Amino acid sequence: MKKKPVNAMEVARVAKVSQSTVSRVFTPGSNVSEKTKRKVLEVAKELGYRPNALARGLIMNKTNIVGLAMRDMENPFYHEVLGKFTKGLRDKGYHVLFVYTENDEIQQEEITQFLEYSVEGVIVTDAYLSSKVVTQLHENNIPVILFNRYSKDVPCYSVSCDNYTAARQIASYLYEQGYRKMAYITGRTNTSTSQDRQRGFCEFLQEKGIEPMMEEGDYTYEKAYDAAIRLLKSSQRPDAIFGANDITALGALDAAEAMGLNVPNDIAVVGFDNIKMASWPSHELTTWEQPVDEMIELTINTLLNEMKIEAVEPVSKLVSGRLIERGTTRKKI
Amino acid sequence: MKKKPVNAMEVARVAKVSQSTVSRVFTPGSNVSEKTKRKVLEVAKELGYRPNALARGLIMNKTNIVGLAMRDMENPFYHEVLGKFTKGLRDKGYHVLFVYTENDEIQQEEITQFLEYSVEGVIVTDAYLSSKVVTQLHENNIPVILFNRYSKDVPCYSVSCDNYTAARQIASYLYEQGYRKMAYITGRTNTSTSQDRQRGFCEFLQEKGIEPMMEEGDYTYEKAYDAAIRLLKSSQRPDAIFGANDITALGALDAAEAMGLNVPNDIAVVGFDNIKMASWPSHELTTWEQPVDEMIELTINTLLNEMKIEAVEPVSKLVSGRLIERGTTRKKI
DNA sequence: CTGAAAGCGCTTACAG
DNA sequence: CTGAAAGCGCTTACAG
Repeated sequence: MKKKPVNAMEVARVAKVSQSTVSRVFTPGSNVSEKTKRKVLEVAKELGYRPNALARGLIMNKTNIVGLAMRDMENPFYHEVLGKFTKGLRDKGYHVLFVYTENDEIQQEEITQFLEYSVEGVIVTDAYLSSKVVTQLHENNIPVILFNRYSKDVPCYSVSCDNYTAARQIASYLYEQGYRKMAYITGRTNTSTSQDRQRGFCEFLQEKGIEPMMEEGDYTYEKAYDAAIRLLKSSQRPDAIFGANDITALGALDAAEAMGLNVPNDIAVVGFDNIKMASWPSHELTTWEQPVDEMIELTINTLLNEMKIEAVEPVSKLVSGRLIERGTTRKKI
Repeated sequence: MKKKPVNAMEVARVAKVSQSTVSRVFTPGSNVSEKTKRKVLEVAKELGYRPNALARGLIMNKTNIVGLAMRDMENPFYHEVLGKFTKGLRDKGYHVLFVYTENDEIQQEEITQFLEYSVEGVIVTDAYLSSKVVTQLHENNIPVILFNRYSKDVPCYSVSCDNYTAARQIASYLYEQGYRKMAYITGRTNTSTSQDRQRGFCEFLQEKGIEPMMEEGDYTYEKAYDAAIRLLKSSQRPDAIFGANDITALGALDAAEAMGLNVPNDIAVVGFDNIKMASWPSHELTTWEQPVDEMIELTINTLLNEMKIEAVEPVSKLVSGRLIERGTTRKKI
């Protein structure tokens, strides 16, 4: 036998006012006399009344729920991201309906869930949306934003690091330090993030007449470790490895050590993200810092803005970040 | 101008049936003829109709939402936990309203949020609840369960590892390997988790006539690193360190290395959790594996069971886990 | 400033 | 098997 929570009607009865008045007391900006308000609040507190957000959402057509879909993540970067999204959204009065997806592309099922619960917006992190799903969301007038991904085929807002430029700068930095035989270990190759980092890195080097080596990874430590072993065993061993993210770089770092190489003397390693672990004394990983706070804020603001205004041509927004120089790189003499 | 989603009424009009019938089509187990059902589903699909979960929740007094509160986490263990909870709950038809808390104790505000959205149950991870909040939830007949914590003062279901026994076994293992000067680096000392691990560890050793050393940590790498440095610089340097979790142990590991000590020859290190990083070649950390899947499943099942039945005396459920022996410990000759 | 009434989108006895 | 009607807990014109 579930005890039912008290509703506005009961409060009204006890406080000897109408239910409308009770509602007004809990609606900021409504016209209620101080006296009535006090009385109602007192009764409400006594009875343990709390407005039902679902009923309110239903009538106001405003649920204050945002759907957050995140890909299966072993990358600590995204944990940080999740935390900051949750906090940032709460500060704006929104709640988070959370979904964890196992595929590169958000599935219909997950979006259906969001739709049924009338989320006001959707944030997708570290994953893609099919154009079908995006269309469906647009038809329902639900704004979507991609975090750390973008897609040329699917018109959709997005916020990410300027990976192309950042990777160019990393290449440039390594070049200036005197490294000449560079390699890139990719992330999942179907992600714009890894593609852009690859493109920026390679283009810069090619302009300098260097043909970078390449091995495929998938953002995980294990794959990166194996990829690095392959690179380091090859006849033309690279003198610098750029990993698609910090986890990748850490895999490469350990592979180098396992092969008895000295970092940074025999080989330099650079990552991307600047997760906390990168600064641990045992790693001291040179990496690119993504300005997470800025990215989160931009994402939330863009989404909230979309929620208010008419559909505008979606834009991809980019932020910069900066190189963090640590012990896995150094000037070659 | 927000386009409103189509509702059951519209579908009914187009399909030339009553709105009740449309509702029945979308209510499993309702009596509808095959023919009507087909027609309605067809129209629904055409119009892009999807039942409104909020309205349904309101009338049925069943929202299918579970509130999940998690403490600010830099521990990858909890990311894994979050993912598995989300998936596990989805498999049972529940959705996750996610809240991130920054305090050791879940705040009133977060619970209010859950209450307003009529969650059917609350899972609290890596944090506590005040007895006031628990009472409030009980009054509203919302079951709560603590994951990886328990509290003697506040009557509340909980699921955690049998930390006491596990820590005893770790102590016993180290003892058998020949270590004699052991130290424990704590987690946040107000957590039952750290307390139990400490108690189990110390009690076993004291029975063997060994007085363990102790330094305070807070589950973070940085604090553990500093704590380990203090231990290793002390006149009676320990020959084995047990860290309250893997991150703590990794901090100790790096501290030992920074001091030029050899692991495991000069000093052994043991962690707790068996996070993925523990198995990385650069760490090879001996640790205790928590049976995460089992814990998650038990938590979800216990919660769902609570949701159905009358209030029973809350119980603390414990699971075991096992020691994973790796390179940071070895038999002393 | 306040109340009576309509309505948000649904489910579910009730009657046929 | 199906429809008309009541009701979940709220907000908000409308009238006073």
